[in-house]
Amino acid sequence: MQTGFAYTRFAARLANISQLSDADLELLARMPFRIDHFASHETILRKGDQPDHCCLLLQGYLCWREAGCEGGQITSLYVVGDMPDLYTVDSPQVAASLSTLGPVVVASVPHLFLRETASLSSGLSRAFSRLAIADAALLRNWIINLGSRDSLTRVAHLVCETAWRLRAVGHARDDQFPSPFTQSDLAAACGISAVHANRIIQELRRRRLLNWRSRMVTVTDWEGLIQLARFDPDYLRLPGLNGAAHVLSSPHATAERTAHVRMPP
Amino acid sequence: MQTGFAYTRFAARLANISQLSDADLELLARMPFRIDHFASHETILRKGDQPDHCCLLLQGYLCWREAGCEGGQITSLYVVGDMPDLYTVDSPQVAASLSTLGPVVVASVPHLFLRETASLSSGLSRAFSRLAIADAALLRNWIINLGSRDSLTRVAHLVCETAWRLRAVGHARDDQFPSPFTQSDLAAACGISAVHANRIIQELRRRRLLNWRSRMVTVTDWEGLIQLARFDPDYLRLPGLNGAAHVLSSPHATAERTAHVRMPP
DNA sequence: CGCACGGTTGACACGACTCAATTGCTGTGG
DNA sequence: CCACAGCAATTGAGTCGTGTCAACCGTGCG
Repeated sequence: MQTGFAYTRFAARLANISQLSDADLELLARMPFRIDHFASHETILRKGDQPDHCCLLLQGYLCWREAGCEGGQITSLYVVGDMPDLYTVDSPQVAASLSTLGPVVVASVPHLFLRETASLSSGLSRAFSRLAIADAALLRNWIINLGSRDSLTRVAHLVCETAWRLRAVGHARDDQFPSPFTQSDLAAACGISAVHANRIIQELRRRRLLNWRSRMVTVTDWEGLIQLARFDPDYLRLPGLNGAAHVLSSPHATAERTAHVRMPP
Repeated sequence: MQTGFAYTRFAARLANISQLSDADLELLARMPFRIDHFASHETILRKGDQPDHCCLLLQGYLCWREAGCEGGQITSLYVVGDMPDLYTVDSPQVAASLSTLGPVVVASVPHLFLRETASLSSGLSRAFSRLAIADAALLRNWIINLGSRDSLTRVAHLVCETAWRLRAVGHARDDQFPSPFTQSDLAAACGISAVHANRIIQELRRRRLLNWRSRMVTVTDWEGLIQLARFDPDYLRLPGLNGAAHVLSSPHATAERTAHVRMPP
């Protein structure tokens, strides 16, 4: 299972958003890759690079950020199973920095393999397209977050989104998960100052919505948080939207949540 | 030429970002379409729709915006030659509103045609992918705008981006072009209040950078505007980056501009 | 003619930024 | 085992950017 680990993660992510045939899975199982480790706040790709492989995230968090490091606006966040630079297959020129938030393990997959599988299987080709589309949906949501919410709701919304995505890949237990962000990173993600990010977190604590201690986020009041953020997981297009019940652990939480979260008519 | 108009626009946009063979152009020339007209501030697609065709923008401006209309955050802007809903070919479910800004003419192109041409020509398939990638690059830039610039620079940057994209399709003469936005729309695009948008425009006028009168923007000081916005057209991936000289009309402007705009080393 | 919409103005409140200093934590080497 | 370095988190005070409210103007269209 050790060698199949990368394949498993990727196949699971793809199956999340598109039907895969057995033949598709067999193709994916032959995926060649190399394992790489990175420390916290390292830069994997920089502006101008033209990589010939993609990064499949196996452990930790990655983000695209403007400029080199520290402080540059973060434009998107990736969790285990994601492939942040999938687009480089079709357009290798990189226009920002792909950086780690905390320690990270990635599988490097050659462009060649991805191009060939896409040309061999229309199912996989469509799955790749949908991965890109899902990515764009996240970007639009990030824009809405920055453009139309105050900082408290921005942070709350980001916490909700992260929790949902982690749960979808089975990486958030009960009501807690490892935070992708240091407070400065959170600030860079939400377009606020680091000092203000701190005060926002304190306010969330004060309202007894969550705890955020030493890189671990513990949500103590899901309904409150979701309501504050007006979080609607619809845009994530994750399986378990209709079956969202099994995503959240505590039954009473899910019952209350479906009551609060407005689904489109 | 009248019937070929839609085809021409689309082919030009695709050729902008990807090499097209003669066979590809012939395929595109057979593109079936229907012409539709819309008034200002109409909604073409709403959340939940599942269209079976795409909109090729022939005249005017379109945008994706959260919520129904008026006031909802604008997440992206489209100019002549763009196809804002190309992604619905692979994932028909729509998650926001596609709205007009001012009067609009679109050509509706069936998904079926786009799917078939993509499967027949790998060149066109790649061109479509790159269109999506270019779109994502715009979204990331929009995020940077909202997250890391103050409102004055936000507006300035948006004006620069719009002007560049219009020039790339030959729709901005000299130093003026029709504004996509009413002041309220500008506010919705930049994540500020309508009142503040007004004051920002006045400030840009006061600094003698541009005029913004009755839906027409006239830039009076390109260098100043570009410098204020720290605008770097790199991310647009438009032809005429290296050959940017012929994009701007007045020679002295281009000379100064290349001196001010920092190109990556 | 009058309504409606887009643009304009002023006063005021508040959210968020900055600067600067302090505390707490974690890991490393003496 | 302790001392220290370095980074992350925290705090307070003062400033400034933006939002809100409410009213007013101008113009195009029915």
